[in-house]
Amino acid sequence: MDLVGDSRPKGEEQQGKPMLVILVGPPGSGKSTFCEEVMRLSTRPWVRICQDNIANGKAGSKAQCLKSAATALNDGKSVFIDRCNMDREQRAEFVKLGGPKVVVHALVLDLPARLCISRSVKRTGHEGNLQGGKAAAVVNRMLQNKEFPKLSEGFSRITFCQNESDVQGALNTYRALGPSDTLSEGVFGQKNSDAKVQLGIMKFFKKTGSSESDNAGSIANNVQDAASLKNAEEKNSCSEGPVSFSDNAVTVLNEQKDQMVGMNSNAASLSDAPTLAFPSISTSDFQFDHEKATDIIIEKVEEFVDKIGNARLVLVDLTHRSKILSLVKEKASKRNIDSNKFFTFVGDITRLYSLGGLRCNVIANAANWRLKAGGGGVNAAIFSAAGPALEVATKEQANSLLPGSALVVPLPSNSPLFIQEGVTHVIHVVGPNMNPERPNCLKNDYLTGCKILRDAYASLFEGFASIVRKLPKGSIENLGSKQFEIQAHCQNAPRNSEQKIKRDNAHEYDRTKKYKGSHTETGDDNSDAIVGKISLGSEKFDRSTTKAWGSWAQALYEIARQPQKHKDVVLDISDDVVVLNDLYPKAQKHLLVLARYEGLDQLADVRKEHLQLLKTMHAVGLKWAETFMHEDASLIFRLGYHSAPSMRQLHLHVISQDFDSKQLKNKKHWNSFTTAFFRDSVDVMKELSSHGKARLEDYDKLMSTELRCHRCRSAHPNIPRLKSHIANCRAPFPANLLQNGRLVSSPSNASIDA
DNA sequence: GTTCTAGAAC
DNA sequence: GTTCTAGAAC
Repeated sequence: MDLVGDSRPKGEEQQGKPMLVILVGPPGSGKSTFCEEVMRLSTRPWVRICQDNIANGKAGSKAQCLKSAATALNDGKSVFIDRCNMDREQRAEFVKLGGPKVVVHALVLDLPARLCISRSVKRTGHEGNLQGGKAAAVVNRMLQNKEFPKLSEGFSRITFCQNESDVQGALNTYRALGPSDTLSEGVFGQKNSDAKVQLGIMKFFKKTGSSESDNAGSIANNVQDAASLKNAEEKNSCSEGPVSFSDNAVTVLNEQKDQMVGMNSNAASLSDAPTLAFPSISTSDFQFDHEKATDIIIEKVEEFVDKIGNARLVLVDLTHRSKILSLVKEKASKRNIDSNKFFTFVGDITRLYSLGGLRCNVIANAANWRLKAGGGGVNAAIFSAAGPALEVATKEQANSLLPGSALVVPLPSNSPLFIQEGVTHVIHVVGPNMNPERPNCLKNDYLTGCKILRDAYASLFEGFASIVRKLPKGSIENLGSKQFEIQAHCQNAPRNSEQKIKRDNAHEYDRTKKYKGSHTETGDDNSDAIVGKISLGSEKFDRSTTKAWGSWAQALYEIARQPQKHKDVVLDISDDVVVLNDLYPKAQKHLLVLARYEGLDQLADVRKEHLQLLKTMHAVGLKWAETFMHEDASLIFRLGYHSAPSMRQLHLHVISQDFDSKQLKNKKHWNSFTTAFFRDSVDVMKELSSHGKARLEDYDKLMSTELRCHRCRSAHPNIPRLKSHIANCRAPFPANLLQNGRLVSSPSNASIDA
């Protein structure tokens, strides 16, 4: 870029005007340094306004910045606005300070994220107090939402700096300005760099010993992710978009009853994306309040729409007079939900393709708890359209389903629904019942009802997501494939508000860890029999350690699948692992090295063939520990796995042994890192090569053990007392930890066994 | 995994 | 009265 050539002072007419320079850049991009460097040598009167120190040296408000800026400009001074100003909205009020007497510039410090992060991580005593690992998260989050300034916002000059030499150029330009010099107008230095998503696509579905083509599927999904992101962005600036897809459908149906002929071209290009068509659950026969139900639909759609790649969710109802559809449409547009990924559609859910032209590979059925055909509404229609094949396939999996849960059933290829409509899976969902004439009525208990309905949609969408994840490249065309894993949901919900019903089955599974997915036979009309029991998918798909993971336990799994979507916590991504800061660190330094292998949920799943992966994880963890020890030689690390983790997806903890963290709050936290429950990585690897699997320690026993100092082994009555003890205990570590490299410390650290 | 909070422990 | 834990809910 050629800053110098474009930046000669010019034009008498503008002379003497104060200049307002709005800096744009994340923490660590060098905004403050830039201002200081300019001011150090400039003959122009500059004022730097920094939100981090505007309130007597402390962080202040945007309003304070605006006020100070206005005052300084009035005094004839030029002003730097030294805050991140990453989006148009943030900048707008500052731009308004410009006018006939003030020129407004933007200076964009668009430096590599890595550089900004490493600077902000390293800095100490920064005014904004953004230090350590949190800085990385903040920088990443900001970069994801960055919005470059445009002249149309009201800037007369915008300078982009994308590397150090650009910055130097801009520095020279601004530094050279005398009190009455001006700069030429326009945009300088912008390169093609609006990309927010790096297309370095990582493999996730790397099943060892499997020949499935999941790799390709994963890549395809990711590429389309980026494409649909682009679509979504374009949509914002033009009134025509896939929103009109559903509107089209409505309009056409208005005129032609049941026939839909017109298709929006935007929609057509997306029509190969995996699509789930679902009816509104519980709002018809089960008489659930429509307002509440539509709020829940929107809530759950919002939650899942980002998790399913380019896949689409379509709420279907038979008539354009549907109150549910109009409520949902209204709420979806208010919430700005991507209409490429979620829209409403009027039509018969069993004939969406043949009559509506909408390709849906998966449809949801508002099932009854017995999973039986008949009744009425959607359930009757789907069972009837799918033929006996669906009944058989359903029965193979379960005889009943609890309210709030879903059951994925692959549709046999002889089903008419498969042949004519291209539907490969039906997901049965049972919602809460508010109709006193139907079994298990909640008698207007909407507290319970809403929870069950939320669970129902979450289970439905998670079931769909599990299908999407298994799709080979080309999605719908290849859906005949029988390679799917059945995902079943184990929520159990109170059937009746009067009955006190145990809801702790999931916890029991947590503890046993080795639940085999055999479903429960109920098969009779005694509805009590179903309560508290589990309907799980077909046994043949279950691994030996299948465990019911709650929705809150999926976070790491999602990060492993799509680390690029979690830049706020992720530090490093490779083919095999993702490194991230623990969201709730239990020590000064606490990282997770996450395995990127589908199916490796926890240590119990690890076998000999994963040894190389574990070695990689260990090496990566060690490297980060060493990096931290280089900064602070007093840090001592331990690398290991929890015998029974709470979060799904195998992860190695890299944790410093100070345990100096506000997030360490309870016995479980302490005991999970300081008892035998914590399996040192070095031991795990050894056991793996000698015995083919790692020893796992008992959760209940170890979590209830007394609180003991990890160094001197003294016992303490409660967490606060323990914490004040460990803050000062410098006893040598127990002998066993000093062996075999279980503890990792800097060579210059003598305190480890002193 | 966390958050919230009732009630136990002090 | 305050601190702390532990269980439920998410």
